[in-house]
Amino acid sequence: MDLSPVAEDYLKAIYHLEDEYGRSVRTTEISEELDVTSPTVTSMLDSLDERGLVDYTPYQGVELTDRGEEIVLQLVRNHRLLETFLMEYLDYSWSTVHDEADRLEHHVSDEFTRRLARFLGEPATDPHGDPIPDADLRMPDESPYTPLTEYEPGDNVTVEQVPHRDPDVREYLSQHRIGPGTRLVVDEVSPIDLVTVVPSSTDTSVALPTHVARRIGARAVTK
Amino acid sequence: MDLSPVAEDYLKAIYHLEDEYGRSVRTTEISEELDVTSPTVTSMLDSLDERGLVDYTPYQGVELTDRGEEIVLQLVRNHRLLETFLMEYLDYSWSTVHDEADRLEHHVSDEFTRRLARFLGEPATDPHGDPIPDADLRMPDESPYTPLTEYEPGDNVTVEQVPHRDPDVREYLSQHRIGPGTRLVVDEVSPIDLVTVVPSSTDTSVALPTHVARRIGARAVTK
DNA sequence: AGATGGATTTAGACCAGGCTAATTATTCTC
DNA sequence: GAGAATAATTAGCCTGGTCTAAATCCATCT
Repeated sequence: MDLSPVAEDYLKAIYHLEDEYGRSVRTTEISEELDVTSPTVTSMLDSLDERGLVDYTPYQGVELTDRGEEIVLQLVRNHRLLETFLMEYLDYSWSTVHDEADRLEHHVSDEFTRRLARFLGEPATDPHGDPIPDADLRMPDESPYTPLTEYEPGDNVTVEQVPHRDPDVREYLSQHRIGPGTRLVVDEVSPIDLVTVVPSSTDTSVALPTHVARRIGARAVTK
Repeated sequence: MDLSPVAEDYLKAIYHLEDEYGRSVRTTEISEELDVTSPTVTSMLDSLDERGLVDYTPYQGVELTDRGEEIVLQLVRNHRLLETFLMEYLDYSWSTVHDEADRLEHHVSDEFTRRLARFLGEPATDPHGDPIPDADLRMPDESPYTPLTEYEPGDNVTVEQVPHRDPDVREYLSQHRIGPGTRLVVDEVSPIDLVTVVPSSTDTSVALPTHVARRIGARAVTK
């Protein structure tokens, strides 16, 4: 299967949207995710369906087939290993590493990834705390971290996993010094979709909407 | 300047052909180098000329402008640093490293290359013995190695630089165990465009056409 | 110097991936 | 259950990079 980077990006988008909403994905969602118009999406879905990479029912939605998911998992593996390399050896910061990996993931060979994984010591998670699929593209079990939304006010935790695909979220967290390794105290978990936390490095309260806090994985600090 | 990998490949081809023949480059030469038809080359030359990257005179030939050359030098820098990384850290062999680097060179950012160069210790040559342009894209001085064609029968030398862009040449040399670091004795330098050598590892005589031998750089072994 | 052959360009077509405008499905609301 | 609103698709066009077939340039050779 010889797939263009563009087609691969559509598969990735479908994968992430399926994951986010737990259901089949609609045309508009993809068009927003990739910043293209919906007719463009429709025609790409036709073509991906023909190639057996998605199941697409016009007007109803689209899902990845097993073959489509396999391609995405290889990309995820490429991406997370590249991020690990970029941060550990080239001193990229966690908030800048994504774009570089997002380009390169489409262009490295399987051979490269195999060798890079060995060089890095076959890591199971990347520096954002996200799991790395193994060479057979099996995704490791669910992450052992607890979402920030599950903690109580006063809890003292270490951030282990941060959402970083959305540039706005990434920028916000980075600006407020919240990243992998950050120690913080949960201040308030409000019913109006808000969590406030105090990073121990700054002592300034930071507000987080629930959809962000839910994706921040943390470990309780054992005093 | 936002250039497609395809356009970059045309610039590279022109660069290498100018270098090889020391004159402006003809359409057919490019079409053979890149394995596309000549009308395709003509239309790309029009487009590169419009963008100020080449000087193209229909029916006469084409040369790189300074801006075109700058782009190529950045690609050469990317390529040679990538090759260095792939061989030194990921254990690629000198004969397999080219293709991976040839794809990636188009997709790494300048930031990546800067950081990779630092990680590698700002090397001045790659593992094939080819010079790496510095951060300001200045190519280091001519290589200190002497072409195999300049030696006399009986001379004992170490190979330091091997041509590796042409897959057939690469395959031939690799098959006959001639690569960077190979010790060999020059057997015969024939006037009919042939040099024969005996690698010390095999004791079998290997014939090399002059156009290949001329591109193999070697250093005399001081006994 | 003119004819001929090889190199080159022009003409016209195709595909991938994008767009806008118009049409058609679906869903929501009363 | 019928219209209105929204979502999705179809129609038609564009650009970059490719092709084949046809026309044209140019160098050479008698």
